[in-house]
Amino acid sequence: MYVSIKETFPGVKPIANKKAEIRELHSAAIITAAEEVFALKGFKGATTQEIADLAGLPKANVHYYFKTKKDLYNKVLEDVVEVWKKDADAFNQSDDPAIAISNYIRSKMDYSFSKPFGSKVWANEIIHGTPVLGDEKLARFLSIWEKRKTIQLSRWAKQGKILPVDPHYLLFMIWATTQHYADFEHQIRVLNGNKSLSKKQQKAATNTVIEIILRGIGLEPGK
Amino acid sequence: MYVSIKETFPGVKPIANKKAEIRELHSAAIITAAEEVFALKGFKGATTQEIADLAGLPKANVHYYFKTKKDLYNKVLEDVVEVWKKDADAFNQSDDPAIAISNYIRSKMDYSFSKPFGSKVWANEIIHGTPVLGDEKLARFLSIWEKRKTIQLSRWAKQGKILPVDPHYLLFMIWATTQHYADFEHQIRVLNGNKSLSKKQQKAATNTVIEIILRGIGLEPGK
DNA sequence: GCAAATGCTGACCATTTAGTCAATTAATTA
DNA sequence: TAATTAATTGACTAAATGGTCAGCATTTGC
Repeated sequence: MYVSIKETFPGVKPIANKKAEIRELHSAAIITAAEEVFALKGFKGATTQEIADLAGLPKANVHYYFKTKKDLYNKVLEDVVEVWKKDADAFNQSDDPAIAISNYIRSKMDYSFSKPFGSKVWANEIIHGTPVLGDEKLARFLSIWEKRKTIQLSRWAKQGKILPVDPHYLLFMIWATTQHYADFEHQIRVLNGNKSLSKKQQKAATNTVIEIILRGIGLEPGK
Repeated sequence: MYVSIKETFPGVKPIANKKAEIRELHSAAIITAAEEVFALKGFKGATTQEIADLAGLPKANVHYYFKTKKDLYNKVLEDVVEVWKKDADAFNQSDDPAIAISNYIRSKMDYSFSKPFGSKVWANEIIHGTPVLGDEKLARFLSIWEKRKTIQLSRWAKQGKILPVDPHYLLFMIWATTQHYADFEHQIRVLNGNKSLSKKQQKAATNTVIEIILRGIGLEPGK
């Protein structure tokens, strides 16, 4: 028996009708499955059949919602970018560099630990030279994303709030390190005796990253 | 007209005979081509045809030297690992942490800038959960590689030569940051106005990484 | 209720591609 | 030089897989 979302969560995000609801549900299931399969297999290595299986739908249904594999892949990439745009805001939330940078690192680390798939899909796409996303889209997204942060870092440097390091290379360092915990999850797990990092270890890793970065640019990491 | 290596470089690495020489030459060409194609397309996305074309040989010849695509891929991975083992030595060359760590970072950065393909193949393999390399090989390689460094870092920490940071997370940070310049080359290029980092920029990036890391663990980076 | 619209799906097809192989050429050795 | 061994390669095959489609099922609007 099918139970409507409207019934289950009355008043919460009411959806017009059953068809729209199913559409929402199934396309979301496909996207979620696709994110995982693309992350683990890459674009070429992923099969629509495997995505369909993981989503619990027949393959033809995947093609009903997304004309081509490429369309689906693009949708997954767009969603990843969307999340990262929000992270970026965290950076400009405080005028105290120690607080802003700590928060940014923490939020990126949390995301790497809890949802590593998106980062993996992104890494794949970049390593291969953005064959699907394309350079224009990449440039458009990255420049906005980066500019605000580098400007802020430059300002802090000019004000003497942080040491005068080149903001680009500092940013790369933060991105690289935080996303490493998502992209290289497997390597880290193997090095950790085939066990995923515990909550405690995740906290320790996050704090270590924050400490080294802050100290590295002349800030005293708060205990 | 075929010119023997013996003729071209008399006395340099003399090879027994023409057949052995050709074997050396062609299999090297295939491996070099494969490294590039696997880096840019991933295992599944790479075709033996493309590798053959890049190596300037017919496809059937590739299969003559390497039975399967997987064999070839494994060979490429082994070569990457071999190079990294040498890097690891640089780390244990000095007892002064500032020197050892600087040298290690510098050597990894140089490698990322000059030969990014190997790192990309490795990143791909790890992101996908080492489907080809396998967990046992990965564990065997990584544990040796890591243990020596973490032991050294722990010793320095105990001796008060560096601040007491967890050596694992410090190492991850160094790996992540240095390899980022290889793996995310494309992203960096796009952010740099579609131009690869100049020698000057490469130097600046390397120095920034060294400065932040050293300062981050309580060392004064030498100017 | 009933026609239209939307969603669903098994069966199918065209393409791509790893790997094979038999025939050919070139180098080596005795 | 003749026999042996190694290298080469065009043509082929089998399997995998993205995408199609016709027919069926369900929901919706009137």
